[in-house]
Amino acid sequence: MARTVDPALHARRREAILGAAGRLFAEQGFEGTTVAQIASAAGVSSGSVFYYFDDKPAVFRAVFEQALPHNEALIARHQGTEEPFAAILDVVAGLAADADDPSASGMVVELLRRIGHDEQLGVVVERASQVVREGLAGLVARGIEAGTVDPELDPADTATWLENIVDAAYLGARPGHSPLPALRRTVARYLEPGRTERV
Amino acid sequence: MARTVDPALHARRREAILGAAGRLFAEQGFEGTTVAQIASAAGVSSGSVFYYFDDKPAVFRAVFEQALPHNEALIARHQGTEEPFAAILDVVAGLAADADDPSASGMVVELLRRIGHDEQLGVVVERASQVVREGLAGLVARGIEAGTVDPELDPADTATWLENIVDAAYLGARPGHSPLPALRRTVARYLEPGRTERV
DNA sequence: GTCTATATTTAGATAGAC
DNA sequence: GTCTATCTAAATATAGAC
Repeated sequence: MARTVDPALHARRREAILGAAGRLFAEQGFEGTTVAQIASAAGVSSGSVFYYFDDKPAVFRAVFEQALPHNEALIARHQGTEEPFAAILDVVAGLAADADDPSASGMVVELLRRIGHDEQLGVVVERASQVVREGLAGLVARGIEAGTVDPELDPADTATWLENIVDAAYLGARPGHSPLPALRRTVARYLEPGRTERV
Repeated sequence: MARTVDPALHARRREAILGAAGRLFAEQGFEGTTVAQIASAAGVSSGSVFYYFDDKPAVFRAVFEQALPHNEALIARHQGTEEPFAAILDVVAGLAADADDPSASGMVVELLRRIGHDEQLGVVVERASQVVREGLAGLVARGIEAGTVDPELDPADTATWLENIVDAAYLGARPGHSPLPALRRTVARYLEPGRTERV
């Protein structure tokens, strides 16, 4: 059977390309980054990039496919929790973990923008986002049962809104100023029951 | 003295170009939009666009210079208010007014991304944003004095965070689902004094 | 002032040697 | 599998007619 001579080397090269691409895309944007730059930063030739990936958009998508396992782990960690309210805060903090890294901020913006332009990317991101959204929605529902989350909230809508708030934290990234405390306050107060306002 | 033959016509043409450009940039992004498309949509030739604007980035910047007066009016409206808390909610709602328009959402993302790439754009946006931020910070400070806003909040930081939350509302734009109620709840609860959590 | 036509540049993608 | 060299397409910006 035909097979790659050295799968490990193959994977290493592939990851070198993805690492370089991720950094460059975050700093310069998708269109602002050339395949030649990626190849150069990864220490391979321009032609090799097209051996590993079909085209430039495929490189961008692959960068985000790496995020999927991370998100799954984050949700799985809190599956059997007794404290859904605290679990939500922890998941949100995990999602926003590197929100104070300006390059992560650039990547998020670039991602949001390209979703509308690359249908296949939409599928990749939707898959990763769905894991988080369903996990959060489940935690919100359990928080409502436990009486620690406002029963007027719709779990699915709330999960989506929480994702948006996390994105906002990335947008507000400034060197030397972590948005995490404000994020935590925002989410905790949003969820709590027993306020006078109505949605 | 040399002067434009018909200033009114000149302005009309300029605005036709800006209108077309705004729509196309929002839908297709900056790089995804060609000057030829803008010209065609505005009913002029490609060459004419370069008569009205120095280059393509200048067209993009001009689209946002239009936002400055709108923001100023929004802040000015609440200058002498007796109810700073309500005023903040109103300003935020005004900023997010067209957050449920998907094309506005695309434009915000595109804007955030291009700020890092076009220094002059950064200046334009910073000017518009500063008006809002200072206005909001003033209202937060007055709310603290009035006892309706949590005194533990820093007015300047809070104003910045509120701007980020508004951006989140744009990101969450989905047809048939306005993010405004969630935004209102988020902001109101974030500001209120007398919770157990600490920032 | 506005057009048409085009020069210039650049980058994605491929062909074929090794 | 990886390289070098190159082809091709596209889009910005300009030159010059009207």
